[in-house]
Amino acid sequence: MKISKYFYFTSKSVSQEDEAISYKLMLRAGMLLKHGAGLYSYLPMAQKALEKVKRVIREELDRDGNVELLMPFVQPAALWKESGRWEDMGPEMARFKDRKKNDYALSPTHEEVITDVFRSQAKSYKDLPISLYQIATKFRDEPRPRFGLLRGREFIMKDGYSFHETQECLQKTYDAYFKAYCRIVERLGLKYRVVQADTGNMGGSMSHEFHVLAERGEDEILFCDAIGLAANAEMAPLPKNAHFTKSNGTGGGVEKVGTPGATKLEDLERTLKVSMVDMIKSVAYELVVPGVGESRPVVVFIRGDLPVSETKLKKYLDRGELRPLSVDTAKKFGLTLGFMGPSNSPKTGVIYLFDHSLSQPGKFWVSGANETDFHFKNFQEGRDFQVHESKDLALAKKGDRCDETNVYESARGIEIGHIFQLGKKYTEAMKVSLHGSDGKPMVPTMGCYGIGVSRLMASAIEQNNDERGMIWPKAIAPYQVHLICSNMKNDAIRQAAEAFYGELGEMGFEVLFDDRELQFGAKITDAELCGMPIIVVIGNAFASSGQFEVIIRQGLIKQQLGKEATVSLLKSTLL
RNA sequence: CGGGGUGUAGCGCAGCCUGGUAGCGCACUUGGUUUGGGACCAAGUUGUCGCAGGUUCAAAUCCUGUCACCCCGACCA
Repeated sequence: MKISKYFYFTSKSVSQEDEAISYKLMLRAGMLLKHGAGLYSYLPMAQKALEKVKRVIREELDRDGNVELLMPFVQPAALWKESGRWEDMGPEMARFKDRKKNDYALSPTHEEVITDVFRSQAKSYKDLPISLYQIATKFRDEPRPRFGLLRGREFIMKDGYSFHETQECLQKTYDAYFKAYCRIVERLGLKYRVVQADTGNMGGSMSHEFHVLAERGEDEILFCDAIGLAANAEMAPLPKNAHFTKSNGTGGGVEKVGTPGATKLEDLERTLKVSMVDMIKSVAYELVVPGVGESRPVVVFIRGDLPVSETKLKKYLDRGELRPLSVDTAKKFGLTLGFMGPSNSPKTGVIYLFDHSLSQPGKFWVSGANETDFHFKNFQEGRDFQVHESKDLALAKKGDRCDETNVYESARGIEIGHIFQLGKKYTEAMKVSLHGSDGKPMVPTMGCYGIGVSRLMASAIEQNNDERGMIWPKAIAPYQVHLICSNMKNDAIRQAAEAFYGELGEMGFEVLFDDRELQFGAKITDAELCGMPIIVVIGNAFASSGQFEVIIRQGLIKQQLGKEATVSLLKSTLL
């Protein structure tokens, strides 16, 4: 491609508002245009890279016998009502009515549609297993889109779905997908980690997330290589005794103390001279279940200094959304905000949960007395309150114990892939029924598998860049070679560059040829910004000694080579 | 959803406090000189100052409303 005929506009400066490196670089390199929050045009250079990402994905999936199809972006609400998710999905699913006042959604995901596709075609257990996938646009009305392509509202995703007769068969496909995702990320040359994950509102049991490691990634990953455990920080399991601490030893009987206005733990720390480690914190939420009128308070009791993982908490609650507890609801259920604590006479209708950290018989705590302006001292588990079935509810952090002898380490990542075993959530809800081998009806079990295509492209840049610009992995670089003619007005140089451009094309290389009448400085700056794996300059060195200047973008390693040597370097590096 | 901020040329911004006919840099067009790390000279082009209403002789500027976008938060009851 000759740049003089391309649609390619770089800029020196972009707004400093957004922080993601990948986003700024793509804007400067003229790859992306933002039209609104989380809505982008992929300009030609970005489109080339996207197509290459898709190609890698297709090759690895097709190899395993996964079959590609394409489903609609606009989906009838009827399907979502069948699965029950029309109510469950919340405002991130964009909904609208057509001219006949029927409800539709812009697809955030395709479980319902694929299930409809499957049940309309497959008739018998003999049609199993089958694994279908598509590469398509999704829309999720994120509460806060940011970081360019890393969290857009409209984005490109590869989503795959598989159907099976047995759990064993599902496991096989799941394992194959696991390996395929590893191959895909490895082909892109990216550093990554696979972690145990939450299934969220997708339903199902087993789930893994694939994270591309990046310093500014949105997700925190906790891992321990010694025991082979890695998890999203929200989910990272903590052993029961992870947060046990010695009692502060004051001892004695329970004592009720006046603590006027001390609704915050910091107040108590000051007035009672007690560490948060020795306090019981009550974190209160309101559980709102769609379709059910009244919400219920949820109260979590946990050691004072520990944060609650809402992700873990949600796992213990059937369904619904968590919100901060409103004053009105607290009053209605008789909860004394700011002075709550475990009690042997719980309020009716309130869901109480205890974190493992409180399951320490004998330890003396400071706790709310369930009476405004009063707390208990020397409050003892087993004597003054009972912990019924403590749960793992604390948000784990770096340095927390992950078993008896090891502790978690931490890394940051960008979630680019997620695989789930869904089970029969959708096939049952949507009444999928096949003829089984015994002649009776059978309901298949499902898996689902996603990779963010546009996010993966941005992640590659997020992980690979330097002060000069982006550095494309060769598997997805928009072009393999960036050829610069340093001076278009010098006939010898220009002719040599044009000839070499033609020859490289015939050899099958994808070449971006900078044939603009610009100064050398502008051209080399653009080339470094756009980050193709190899930059070839035909200029002064050619004029004086017939040599090409070859620059490996990774590390900016420069060397002067004759034409033959240049070609063989390109072949050995790129093919 | 709560708090904060910003909307002025294609891009980045100043002007607003203290109302008086719209400015800077980059980019772009034309001509000339340049040609190895974002050149220089000269002459140009580009705006319903987010939108609506109000105050005023007069509004980018003051007031009200509204929309869009951005940032922080939505674990410590």
